[in-house]
Amino acid sequence: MLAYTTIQMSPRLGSDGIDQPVPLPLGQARPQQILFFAPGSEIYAQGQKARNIYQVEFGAVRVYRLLADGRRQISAFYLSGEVFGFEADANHHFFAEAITGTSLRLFPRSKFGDISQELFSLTLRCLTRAQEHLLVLGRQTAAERVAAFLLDLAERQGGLEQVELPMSRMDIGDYLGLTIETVSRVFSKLKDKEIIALPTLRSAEIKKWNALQAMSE
Amino acid sequence: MLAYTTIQMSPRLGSDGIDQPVPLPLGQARPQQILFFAPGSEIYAQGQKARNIYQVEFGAVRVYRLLADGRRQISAFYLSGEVFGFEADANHHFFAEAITGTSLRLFPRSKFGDISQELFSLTLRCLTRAQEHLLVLGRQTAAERVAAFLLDLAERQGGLEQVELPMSRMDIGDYLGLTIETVSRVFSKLKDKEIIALPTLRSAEIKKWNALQAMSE
DNA sequence: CGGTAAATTGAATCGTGTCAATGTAAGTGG
DNA sequence: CCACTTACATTGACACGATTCAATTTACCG
Repeated sequence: MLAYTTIQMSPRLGSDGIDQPVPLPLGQARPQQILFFAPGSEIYAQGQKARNIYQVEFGAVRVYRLLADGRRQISAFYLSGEVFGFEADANHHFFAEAITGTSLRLFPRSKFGDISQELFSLTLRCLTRAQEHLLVLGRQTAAERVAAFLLDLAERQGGLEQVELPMSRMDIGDYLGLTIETVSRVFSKLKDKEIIALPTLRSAEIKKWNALQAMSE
Repeated sequence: MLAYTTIQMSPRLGSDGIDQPVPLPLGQARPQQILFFAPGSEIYAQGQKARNIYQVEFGAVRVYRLLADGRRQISAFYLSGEVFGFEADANHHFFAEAITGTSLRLFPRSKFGDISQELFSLTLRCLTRAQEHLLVLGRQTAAERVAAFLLDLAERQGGLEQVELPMSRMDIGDYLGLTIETVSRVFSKLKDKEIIALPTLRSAEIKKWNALQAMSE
């Protein structure tokens, strides 16, 4: 986990699963406001003016694009502490929605006079993540994708056995380029092999880390 | 196409297909050196120290990752004028190779004291491209992927009918998450429908733009 | 030209998608 | 507190698109 002196991307979950206060990113920049978004509500839409960078205080966010016929690709999920909303020009190229009830810190783009090293670093990290995800979508099987997804989520939640899944099976499918049925089948197979347990629909327990890691590539 | 006062990403091909001089990016930064790479030669490897940002003077570059069993995902191709080599930390996370004989301008990272607006802008554009490609890999069919690929290449080469394909079918497959056979079959089908012509293995002519555009989504 | 690597084409297989039915958890009102 | 509703997830049977494996064919270069 990162030290306090650098940028905090990982969510900070207490042992009871309740979010801990999240450090501010972006140097001395102060958020203009904190906003709450109800489950399923829109944070921004494709084509809208991109006014802010966002940091998740608690909750979870999906960022996605749509094809004309309704096919959806989720490009990333964002959890507590993580930052999103970078855009190459004045407008958003994606949609962003709250998955669960979500509180966001807004950092107005207009306040970024000089690009800080921290903002740049966050952008590069976002780029690296997107490029890594290309490998998953382009070259991995359904089982490998799900395994990689669970390990990624686990790591971002502090490496605990218990992994929260704020998103639906449909969201997971649209992130991994799979249908809900395939996601569900892989989950069931992992459960049968006792690699994971599924205590509720929205959580998973990783029982055999090395088996998952071996699967994920 | 972009004005001269802003960053030049598009290749500048003359009507004879010969590269024109490419403007310098990155503000007043001057390249330390210009290097030539033979076809197939390595520009950098995963894990290596990331010392430079690169601009293609002429030629073409593939940037990719490998899975343990040899599966490869090309995350992007770079053509004349385009800039690559951004990394989130001190090391490269990908491999880069010259496809054809390629000349590169090297901009040492050590010389970037403050992050320039232009460097940031290039990074954001790279991010947006990666995110767009996620949609292709996650949610499009083989025919849609190839159509989108041809249109993208055509646009980056100035929107001419004649499109150069510096990369092999294998490269195209590894970029689109397909096998060479599938790529080849789609090419043949497009040729049969007279949507494209294939005068040589390494070039394509787009005959029916709207048909391709309709296919690509 | 002839040799070689790359690309194309064909046939069979496999993985994931599609469609349909069933199961399950959470929420509502009686 | 329980029936009822509704949305979501799981499971099964089948279809289809892409891969695999194999056989040609084509383009390129000495």
